[in-house]
Amino acid sequence: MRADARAKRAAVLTAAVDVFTERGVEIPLDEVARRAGVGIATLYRHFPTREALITGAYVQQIGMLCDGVEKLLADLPPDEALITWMQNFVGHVAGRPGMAQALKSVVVSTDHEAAALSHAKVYTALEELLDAGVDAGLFRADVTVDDLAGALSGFSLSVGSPGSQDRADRLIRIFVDGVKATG
Amino acid sequence: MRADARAKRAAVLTAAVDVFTERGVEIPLDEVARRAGVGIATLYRHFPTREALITGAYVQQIGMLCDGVEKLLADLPPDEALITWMQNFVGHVAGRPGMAQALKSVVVSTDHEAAALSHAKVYTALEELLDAGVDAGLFRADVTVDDLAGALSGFSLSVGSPGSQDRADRLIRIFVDGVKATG
DNA sequence: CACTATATGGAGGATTCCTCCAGTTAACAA
DNA sequence: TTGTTAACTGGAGGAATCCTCCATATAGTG
Repeated sequence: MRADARAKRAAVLTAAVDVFTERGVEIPLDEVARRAGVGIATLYRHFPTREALITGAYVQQIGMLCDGVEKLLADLPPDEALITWMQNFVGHVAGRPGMAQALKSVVVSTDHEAAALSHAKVYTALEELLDAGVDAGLFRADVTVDDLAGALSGFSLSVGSPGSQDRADRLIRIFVDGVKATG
Repeated sequence: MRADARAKRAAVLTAAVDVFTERGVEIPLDEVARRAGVGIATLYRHFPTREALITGAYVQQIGMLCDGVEKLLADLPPDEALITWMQNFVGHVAGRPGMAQALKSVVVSTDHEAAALSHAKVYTALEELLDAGVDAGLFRADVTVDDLAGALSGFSLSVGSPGSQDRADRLIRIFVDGVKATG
């Protein structure tokens, strides 16, 4: 990709995050293009659909949330680390319209490069957390990374109304209790 | 409401379910109106927004899924009844575009009459299941109906891709194990 | 510097949304 | 049955949004 194209692409993503945060993901895409100082055609070339733009906008943030797993595992026992990490993740999703949707599409598909990269990051993070728990004998051995990813995605999708943040935190705790149950 | 209005309303809902099932919830609403044999204005009068229509379309099905809890509880121990009921629910949501979204809006709000009714049905069903488990000493006592509703909503929202049905079934089983854990 | 593949912007046709209002009809009383 | 009225209906059409096309501009290369 040409350097100018890369810059415009980044500008579009930045603008998209801002606009989505302020006014939701249903906003006309012209607004995003204007905010990015870019023609509407440029936006559509980089992101053919609204969904592609939403996914693109949050891929970076999802990646950042995946860092720091090592630190958590160093400071906390595996079960608490998993709980804390998932709660932190869901906390970041709440109030960011579209981010849960982006997470879901990243979890279920590896269609394009960016999605595949994020998918790998999320799965790697969850795998570290899961392995730590299994190695410590805290988690049952039949739980898969897919299970954790599905739970994370589901809980993220269900936040978005007042009070649902607390509820999501509770759900995560109950779920991880299930992961621990000697079943 | 006048009798003719009630009939048209029902026709719109039937058409909406059909069209949503065939072609997703993003379909132009003109299509729904045409299929229902109704003017577009009539559709908009009964359902001012697309979301209202989606919710309305699935309220009935959600209600039906809530029946039969008694029978489950008669045939199965409370934990298996809860698992079976939730799995059955999520199974019905899969492949019905928009139904998960309808469930979520019904769970989080009681804005209008239809939503309030469905909300009550879902909560009543879950309450029976929860109480049965708590009474039997199988479930921890600090789990709330809200928790179960949130989990059901979250798991429903995360289905919708091949293989996610099985995963949802697994998630429900793990979650209910968490509900049982003696915390 | 010249050349070319690549990227750009915005006009505008196509689609979809959603409101308005003139005409129709169900419900009810006499 | 008939008259009255409040409620309901359909669809035209203005407004908003989508998304493609293509003439122009520019980065990258030798």
